[in-house]
Amino acid sequence: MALSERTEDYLEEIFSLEMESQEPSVTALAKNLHVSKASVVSALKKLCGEGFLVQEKYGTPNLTEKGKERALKIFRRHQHLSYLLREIIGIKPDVASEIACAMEHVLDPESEKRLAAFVDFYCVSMKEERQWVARLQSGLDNPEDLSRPLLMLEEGENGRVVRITARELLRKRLLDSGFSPGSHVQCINHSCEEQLIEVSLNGTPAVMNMKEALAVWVLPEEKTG
Amino acid sequence: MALSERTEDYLEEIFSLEMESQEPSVTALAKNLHVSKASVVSALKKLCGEGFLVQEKYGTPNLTEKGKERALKIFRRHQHLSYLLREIIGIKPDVASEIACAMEHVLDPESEKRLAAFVDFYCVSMKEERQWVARLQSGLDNPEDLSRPLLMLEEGENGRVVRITARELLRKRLLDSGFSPGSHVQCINHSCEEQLIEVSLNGTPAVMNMKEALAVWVLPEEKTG
DNA sequence: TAAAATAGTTCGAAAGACCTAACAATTGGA
DNA sequence: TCCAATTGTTAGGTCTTTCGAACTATTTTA
Repeated sequence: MALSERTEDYLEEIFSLEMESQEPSVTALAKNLHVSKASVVSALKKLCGEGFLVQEKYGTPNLTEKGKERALKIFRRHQHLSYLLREIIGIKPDVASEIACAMEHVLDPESEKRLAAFVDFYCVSMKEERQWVARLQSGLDNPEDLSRPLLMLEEGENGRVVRITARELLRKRLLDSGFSPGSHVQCINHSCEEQLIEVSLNGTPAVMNMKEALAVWVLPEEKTG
Repeated sequence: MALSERTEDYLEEIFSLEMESQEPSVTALAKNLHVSKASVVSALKKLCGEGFLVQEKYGTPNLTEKGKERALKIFRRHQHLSYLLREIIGIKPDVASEIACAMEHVLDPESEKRLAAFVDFYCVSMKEERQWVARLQSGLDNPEDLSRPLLMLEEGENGRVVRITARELLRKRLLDSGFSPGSHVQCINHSCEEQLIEVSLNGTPAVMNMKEALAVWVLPEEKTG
């Protein structure tokens, strides 16, 4: 259970690589986290020992269910923080990500909900900030926020769009295509090869790339049939 | 020069205590930072070794000029981050402070300027957020931000109010009293005993408590006479 | 003013994260 | 198929931060 902040970073990076359909190899992790391969190996050992990961000697690490769950939590916090710093405050992307990395480990669930609510309502309209306080408040009355990027839906999973964590052109494009809060989406197929995702948007087929699928946040619904 | 993040925390806490006219004793530091006294002593040794602090055996630690300068930078970042999280996003004060603590060490000067600009213009008016982007931009054209809380002015120092990092009642009270951006203030006298500060506001005498003096940020001007 | 309480210090030792260097396994050409 | 390059592992060591416990100095108070 107890995982040091640094070890959480390794877990998150493995998750990120998996999401991008890349192998979380020792070499890749060492490169992305700016540490030696030896350090990666020892972190991997710890993660295995705690049951977040399974790995055979010389084999590719694989997240367990427990590992995925934990990684998703960290990832979600990172995305929200990073978005806030980058797109709202205007901090440079790489710095924003670094700061988010430092913050994400101390963000408790309630604060994270507030942050998500802030991002939500900021995204909904930049013209209605006056109502922030009230809206933030109502945002917190929602049940637990289990949303995640569309990219993260399993094949067959479906849900409702809750927020778009993009701005300007990408944001406009997504909204124009019908990916607005409330829309119903279902993940049909992940094409790792071509880095594309087939979805159903309000019943109509559509195809998105990874970047788009990462900016559309979905609250999954129970599968029906 | 190179100071670990954790050691910066000790430095910041010493500075904070001094600002509140409290002795930065080993015991107080240990309590506030949730570490043993032994840890405090070794951190103090490091700070002395690096020239941020002077201290005789069994004597009270005293920040050097170098120490004060460095501590102010950290303190400033902490205040801005903490304000953003607490007052704009609505995160609980203690959590906000903790998160700010984790962030402050990775916030580079340019990002910090953006953050200060964001806080500035957010504070100026909650009704004009539509113009944020442009205003943030122009905010960055300003020369280096050297502002600090009024509380931190030396006796005799003077400058212009640049921002109020308070909201609601306290904010209204300060603005109503004339502490608005552009006003001229001078620090007349620090009364540590009564925790009050005498100032001159646009030439008129006024008295403020610590909390108020911490929320009024001033850009110091050259002393004239 | 002497004893008791408080404050500050020193001394190992442990935990964590990191590194380099040497070594082992695997993979991909030629 | 075998050699070379790549990839993963291990061993041994450093550095930093922390702690508990024993100790010393200072301050309070009875």
